[in-house]
Amino acid sequence: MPINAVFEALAHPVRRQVLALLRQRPMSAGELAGHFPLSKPTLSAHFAKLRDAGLVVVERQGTTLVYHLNMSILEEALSGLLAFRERDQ
Amino acid sequence: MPINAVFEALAHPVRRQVLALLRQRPMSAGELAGHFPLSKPTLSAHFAKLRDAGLVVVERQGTTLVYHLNMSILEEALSGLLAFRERDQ
DNA sequence: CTGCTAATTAGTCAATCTACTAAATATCGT
DNA sequence: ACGATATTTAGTAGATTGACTAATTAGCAG
Repeated sequence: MPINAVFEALAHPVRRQVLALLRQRPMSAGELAGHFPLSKPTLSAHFAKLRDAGLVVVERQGTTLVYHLNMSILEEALSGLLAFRERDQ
Repeated sequence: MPINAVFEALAHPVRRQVLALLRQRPMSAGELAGHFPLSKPTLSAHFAKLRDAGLVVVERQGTTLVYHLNMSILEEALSGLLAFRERDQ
């Protein structure tokens, strides 16, 4: 899970808002999409970036996909930034 | 200083590496540029994004411009992310 | 298996990003 | 004022992003 993907995922306000919503509780793609004035395919692409970064994990429940926040990846990126390890930056 | 500019500035590995270098000590644009296989104008554009985000401040010393890390802005963004304030993110 | 709902994938387009080279600006020393 | 050095600004090209609509896939109910 390259750390670069995490920072790129965090670079868009919609994706940060998705993370904020998921912090309250897991939500389906449709429920999340209802919080934004954007089409579902557009949101789906945002979800994909968050998934690729490992910031969220997805679980299928019948026909709906439920997204969960993965705090550990976020904390990893934050600690990397705080410590400014030379490793990857 | 919109928080969004901070996250966008952090989204590029070269800019994160610049911050890591400045964490050691302030450096001139030229010295920073020497650490990357990129043209000076390209680095100058990266510096501009870091400046716009408030992550670095610049001080002129004769003919050279010396960049300093501005940790407080970085910590502000991090704490916002850790706390996940609904405010902006 | 047909139809219905949930969500993603495909395809497109305008805008932004990142790199480059060439030109301009700023400061210092003579 | 001139020339040298440090850095940015201007202009350009190719790649990526973020939005949309239309089409596809996945699962469930009858």
